[in-house]
Amino acid sequence: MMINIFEPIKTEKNSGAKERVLDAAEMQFQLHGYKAVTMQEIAEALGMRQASLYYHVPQGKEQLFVQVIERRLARHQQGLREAIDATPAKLREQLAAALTWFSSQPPVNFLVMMQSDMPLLSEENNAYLTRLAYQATFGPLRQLFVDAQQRKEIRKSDVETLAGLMLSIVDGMSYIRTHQPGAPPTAQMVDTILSILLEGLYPRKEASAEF
Amino acid sequence: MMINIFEPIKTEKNSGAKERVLDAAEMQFQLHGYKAVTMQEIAEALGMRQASLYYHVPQGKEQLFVQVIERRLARHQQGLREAIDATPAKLREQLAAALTWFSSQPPVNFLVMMQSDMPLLSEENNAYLTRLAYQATFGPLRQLFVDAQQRKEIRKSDVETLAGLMLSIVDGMSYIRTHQPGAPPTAQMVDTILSILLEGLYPRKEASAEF
DNA sequence: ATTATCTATAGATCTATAGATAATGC
DNA sequence: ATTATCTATAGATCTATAGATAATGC
Repeated sequence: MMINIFEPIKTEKNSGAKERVLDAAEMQFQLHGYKAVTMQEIAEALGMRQASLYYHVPQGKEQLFVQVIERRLARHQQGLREAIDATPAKLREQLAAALTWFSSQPPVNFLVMMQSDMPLLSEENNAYLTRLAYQATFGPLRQLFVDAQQRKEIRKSDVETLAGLMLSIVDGMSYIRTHQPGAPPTAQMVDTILSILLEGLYPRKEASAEF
Repeated sequence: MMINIFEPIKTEKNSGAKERVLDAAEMQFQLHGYKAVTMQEIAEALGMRQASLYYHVPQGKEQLFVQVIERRLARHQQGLREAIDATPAKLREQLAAALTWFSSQPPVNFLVMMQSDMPLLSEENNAYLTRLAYQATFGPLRQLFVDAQQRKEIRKSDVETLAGLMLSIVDGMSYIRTHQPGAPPTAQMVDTILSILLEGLYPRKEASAEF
């Protein structure tokens, strides 16, 4: 009997069921953090019983969290790269592209994840996800500053501090976006922030007299 | 019989026992967040049994957290005011004083607190602590920018965005301070960040040729 | 009598497993 | 036979309360 190797086997792997589980879990983890979310709540969001979740994630809650974060970080790595690649090699436009990308996604909540969630995982998972997070977010941002400095577009500065500053800003923007109804639209906020970061808060020399 | 009203009554109120409980709780909550910390762990840090904690905090864990945060925010409100009052009315020096103050204290972890811890509290406590947090941290920073703008020291900008940006930076600095062993000393980091924030990342006009 | 602890435990909640049940596809 | 659910429950953990015990100060 011939096996049609081009016909994908209909298993959970590609039926989308696992994706739906990850989606629901991601939403809950993002809203309330790893510890506060129960398997019960994730199951409820999926319209199934708590025990049924274990059919999709036999390794349990911690591994579910790891998979959610893996997927999210992979999205960020790719999304960031694409956003940056589609932009001319000018720091301001690249940073705008990066911030706009982050704003288009569910909040990373980098600080919450690193400080509240990760310490509850096994040493291995913690180290693994920390490395992934660095690779997917901090690394690419850092590189933008390295390149800009090489192009002499910016003055000499500590690129690690700058990349960290950007991630703080990403977190802060997410917070404002979800908690302040009257906040300015994303594009305007990105513009304001980059203008400050690049040109500074002080009045520009070429503008009207200072005092 | 005469009662000596000048002799303070030796109750828990001033024996320091309550303060020691709050100290231990503050440390644990700061390290692991509200939900992840158990009364057991706080008691252990104090060398007592879990149930004994309830003698000092009859209202339970949530109220203990509220008192910890109340105390911490009161410290920040006063510390910030004193730091700012002791500084000439120049934005850069005032911001440096504020950042230095925050760096001298255990991390606020503003974002973690607002996003992970607060939603687990009652609606009342959440609203109450949110208001306190605004009053103690966001408000004073915002005012610095309002004043600087009035003095025409900085160009026209959204003071809410700026205050939020500062708090993001405070959180980010705390993170680096606790997780990156090789980070530059606080004073240098404050200087770097304020230099960027105020003068911008682009090379200054009066410096050497740009390209 | 007051203050500060203790032991014991009820009651709630959460993760994870065992094993039954039903539907679908060969 | 495989896939995907279900019910039931064991075992762990956590908050909070009841009531005993011990030390201190009047």
